[in-house]
Amino acid sequence: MKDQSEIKDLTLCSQCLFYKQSSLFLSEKDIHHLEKNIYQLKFKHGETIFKQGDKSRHIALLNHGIVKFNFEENKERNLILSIVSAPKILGGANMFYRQRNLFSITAIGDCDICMIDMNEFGEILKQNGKYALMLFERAMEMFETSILNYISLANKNVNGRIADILLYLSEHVYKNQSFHLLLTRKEIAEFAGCSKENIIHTFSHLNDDNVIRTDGKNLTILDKSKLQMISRLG
Amino acid sequence: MKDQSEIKDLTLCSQCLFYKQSSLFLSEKDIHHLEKNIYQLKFKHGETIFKQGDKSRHIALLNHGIVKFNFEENKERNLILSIVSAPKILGGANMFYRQRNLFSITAIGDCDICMIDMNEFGEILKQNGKYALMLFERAMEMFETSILNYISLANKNVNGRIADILLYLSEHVYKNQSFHLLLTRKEIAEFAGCSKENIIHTFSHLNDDNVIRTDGKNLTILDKSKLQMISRLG
DNA sequence: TCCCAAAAGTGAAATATTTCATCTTTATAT
DNA sequence: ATATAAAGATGAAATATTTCACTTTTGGGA
Repeated sequence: MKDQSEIKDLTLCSQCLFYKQSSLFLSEKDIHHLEKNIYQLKFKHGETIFKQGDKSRHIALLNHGIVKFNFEENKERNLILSIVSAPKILGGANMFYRQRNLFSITAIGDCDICMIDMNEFGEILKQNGKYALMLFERAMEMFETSILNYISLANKNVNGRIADILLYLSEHVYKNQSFHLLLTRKEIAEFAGCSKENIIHTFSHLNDDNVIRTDGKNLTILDKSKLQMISRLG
Repeated sequence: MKDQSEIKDLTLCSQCLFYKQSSLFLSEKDIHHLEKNIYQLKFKHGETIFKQGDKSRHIALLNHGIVKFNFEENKERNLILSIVSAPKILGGANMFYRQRNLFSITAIGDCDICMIDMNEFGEILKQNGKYALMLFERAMEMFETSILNYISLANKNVNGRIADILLYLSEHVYKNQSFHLLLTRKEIAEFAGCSKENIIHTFSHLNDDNVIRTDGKNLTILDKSKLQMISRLG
């Protein structure tokens, strides 16, 4: 049964982190210009925010919620490149190349997102190199995450990779030892680069060894240091 | 015995691709400023251009040669993130984050490189958003390569990955069906994310099946379409 | 509420990959 | 030229991972 939560007023621009940071760099005129080209949207679990292959005309600001970056190779083969939580800048640097989305971005649970028209935004960037560099650095953080992700994938065995993912989700996405994981086992497998049975088996063993406790979609890390050891050995 | 090749005059700035593109965006004064802060270097096979963990003060322009991006996890575990050929912008966007090199960049064969002082360069970028965006897009190309690389690694078996690497080297690095591969089998394994024996076995089989022909470090792709099929099936 | 489909879970067989032992070839230094 | 170490090569055993067949649980819609 779906929780019929009331639709609250969307966040005001003046309370938005992105807006606050932007106002440090931009003139009042530019800020005003930006405001006129922003609109707010809500996405539900599983809804596509950006679609792989589409021509992207917007940059999205993830104000609240969690999203996955997923690459659809074909109907059978899917792949999760990254999972990130608000606040983040989506689209733009970390996503498109020549205006074609390299991958999709999909909501995991409810998401509040502000959309900015790229053409307008691009003009502002061209006029303001310092501001562009700040955003650039933000995009690079995402790049670093990808590289570390890649490294985990490239030279660890499945146990090590699963440990890495659990630590990553706990520390960087849910920011809690205990979290309600809306991803299916299949999706976790698409993130870890292994079969879904492998995720299930590994979760079982970690449960038996009291390293984690799973209860349906709820997951609690009981022994973080043991998980870190598995990551190192993997 | 090492070939004692004579040191030729380094390329003039006015003939450099980067310089030509830059001059489309920058004022004469900025170009002049840039020129004063550039110096040219030559690297030999195996020499480190940027060292992982170092504080980077320069952006490097790879004018001639091939380099690898390598991540050193520990003495035993190394990993090649990417291999690229000139002309490319190294350092900066695709490499550092908060001035710390995320990975090393090492010469594969002889390389000609121009170094630009970052502090001076950063000032120019801040003054010129349009120029910054152009470089930004260039960096994103590198990002796309990483993602495609990641996808290959994440959901293909070793045969498919090795096929991908051979196609990539042929099409994007050496730009030839036949090339003299200075990488050891161990290094290819570090790029493919598998054991060196696996590379050797797979090369043997591909040789037997007349898909490639290896002769020491020389490698020729005999049947590109078969290699593409292996990539798809992998 | 019940029904159905999707997801979760389990264990065994099949397959892929790594590790190991050993040998040959190649490159480098003396 | 010779010695030595590093790289390349090979096949078999050990290990990791996937696939498969099947059962149980969960969640949403009629």
